[in-house]
Amino acid sequence: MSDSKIRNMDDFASVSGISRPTISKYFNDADSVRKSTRERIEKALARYDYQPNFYAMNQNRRLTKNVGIVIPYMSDPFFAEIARNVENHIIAAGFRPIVLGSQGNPEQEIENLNNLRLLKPAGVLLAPLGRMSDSERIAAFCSEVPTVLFDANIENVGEAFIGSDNNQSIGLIVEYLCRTGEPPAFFEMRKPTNPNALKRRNAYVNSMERSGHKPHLIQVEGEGWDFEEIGFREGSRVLADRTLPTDTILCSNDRLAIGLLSAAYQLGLQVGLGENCALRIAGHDDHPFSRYTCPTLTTVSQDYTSIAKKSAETLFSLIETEQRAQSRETTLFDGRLVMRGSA
Amino acid sequence: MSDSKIRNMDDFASVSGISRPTISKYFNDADSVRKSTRERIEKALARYDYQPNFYAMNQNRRLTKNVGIVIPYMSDPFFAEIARNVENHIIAAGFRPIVLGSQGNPEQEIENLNNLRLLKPAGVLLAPLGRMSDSERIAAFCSEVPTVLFDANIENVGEAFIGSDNNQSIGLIVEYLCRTGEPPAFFEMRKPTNPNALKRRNAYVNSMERSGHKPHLIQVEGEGWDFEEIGFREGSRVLADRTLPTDTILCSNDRLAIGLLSAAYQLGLQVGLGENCALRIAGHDDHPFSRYTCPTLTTVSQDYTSIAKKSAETLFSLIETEQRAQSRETTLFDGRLVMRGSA
DNA sequence: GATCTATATTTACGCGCGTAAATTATTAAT
DNA sequence: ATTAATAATTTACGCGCGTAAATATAGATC
Repeated sequence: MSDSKIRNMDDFASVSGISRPTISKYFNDADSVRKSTRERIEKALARYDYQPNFYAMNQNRRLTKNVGIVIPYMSDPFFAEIARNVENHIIAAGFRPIVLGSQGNPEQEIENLNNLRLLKPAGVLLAPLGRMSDSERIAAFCSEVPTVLFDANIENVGEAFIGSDNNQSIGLIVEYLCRTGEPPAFFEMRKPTNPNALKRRNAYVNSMERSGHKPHLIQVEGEGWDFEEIGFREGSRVLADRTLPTDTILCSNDRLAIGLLSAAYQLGLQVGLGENCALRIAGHDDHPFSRYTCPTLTTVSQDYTSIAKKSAETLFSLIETEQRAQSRETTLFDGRLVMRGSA
Repeated sequence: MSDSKIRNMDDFASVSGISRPTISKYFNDADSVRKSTRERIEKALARYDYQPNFYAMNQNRRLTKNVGIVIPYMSDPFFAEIARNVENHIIAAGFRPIVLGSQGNPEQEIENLNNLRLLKPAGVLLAPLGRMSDSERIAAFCSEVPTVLFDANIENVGEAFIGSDNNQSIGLIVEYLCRTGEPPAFFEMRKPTNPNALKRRNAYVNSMERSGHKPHLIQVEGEGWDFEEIGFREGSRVLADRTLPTDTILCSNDRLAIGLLSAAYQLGLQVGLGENCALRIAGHDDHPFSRYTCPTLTTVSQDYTSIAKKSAETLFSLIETEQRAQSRETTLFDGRLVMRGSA
């Protein structure tokens, strides 16, 4: 059956009876060869399970079908989810996605971009770390490779930015919380790692003032990306103090809220809407886990689907026209209120 | 300052005044060149930020310093955690880790291995998907590249297996649950994706029978890796039925338990140890999230640290001796009881 | 200063593939 | 059958680097 092992394109060219350049052409675009030739190649392909060396291919191609996806944290289900979404669009468009996570480390982020560049990607979708990012080097990368930013913005870097309208989404949930109970305090990290956090803080303050309430910021200490831990530890402290001017807490993101929910539970504080509840807690993002918390977490869902779709489409149009964007466009999608048990 | 951009090793050889083969030698092992030469190279390296093309390097080296890590699911915090652990050992040993996730997809798993092979890794640490894995092709890969399996075993594949002793760990928690209350029922998927799940089922049955109790298996439907969803959906059904012969449920893993906890909460069933509690729930794995559930989850912690360390060390010794293991060894580490609020 | 040894350089080739130009074969249309 | 268009083949070179053999040079030793 399968004769001597096929080691490279030359070997495969021999056994299939087609010249190597033609084989190469086929792998670049199966429709660029005559139909009869294509069939002969595919018949050989079925017999000998050859596939070209991905890395050797990239080494020489001017432009590949590779599209890089770089996210801040691989194991954060939020990013994992949005990356998976983007990935599907990329595959559907006939490109090859390469997902890399930066593990919250700005040097890793740069290294990821450097590694991607070696693969000569047609384009890159980047969700930057934020405040910690080495924005200068990211900008340098973007000037070489068409890059679309999503989730977190860096001013004037990349061809476009697609994200959520924090003003709208925070406004939405603040309005909801005010309407259905006491106006919320805002629970966040004093030095947030993510630019969205700052936008959300401002959006909260504006939204509260607009409706005539006094904003109350609960700014807790904590570094890094271990948000549940920070939410739990600092939340325990804040709740034990009992100095809160309100029974309603809006968290800057769901992961903080998950920690805070756990803290409230351990302090015996019933969280939710009922008469016998001591506390309302809301989050932001609709983290995949937020439907399994106790109680389930009321939050604002970011429009994953639209963000992923628009990001991919923006990149594709850049790739097709083979030129840079005339002007850097920002697209923000509205959040959607997800009412669950916690507020 | 930095003159014309350095594009390759030739360029860098010119500006540093050293021949390219010597530069190549330096990057392979910085100590293999004369000290004065090394200093000249490093001085140049500081001025021009050149770094060799990772993929072109791998294309030609007989053997690289790359070590692949393949895990079933990138966004599962359990695997993310153990992979991070293994990664640190690999870096400490002077190797370069390359982490790939299979997203629960056996084809992706094979593709990951194929991609790794192109990088000519010195060795691979593989946590296979389990039942779904294409074990034949995995075995073929293992015969080409020294591979150590961890977490989930495939009989006679790879040079060694390092995992948890499910017999011990399940025995431990069954004993604890029996001692402190009613003997547990066992909550699991009817067709588990992971071989550990089968071992745990048997361990549960044996352990119950050994202590004179009648085992009770709650085998629920559900495919794939969305364990929280399955735990919640099927858990809701089971709990609503109220046909359970016991108030204690041991889940096959923490993610199922997290879903089940959520179901119990929504049904108004108080979970925990107190007088007023209707239910005890325990898990297995010490999932990073299990300390933030409500109540916090009593579980068995797998010895991440030891598994990661032993896996890495086993691989390193294979790499050093440059030969295959004489006999395939299996190492199982004991679990540790983590008593929290839920049982 | 002569001799030896460790290291660096030169030269040349290979990895697996892309790509371009010139040539030849095939197909479709006249 | 002839012609024109299209597609495949041949040939040759390049990508960024590893590596081996022969040769040249540096530092150490006496």
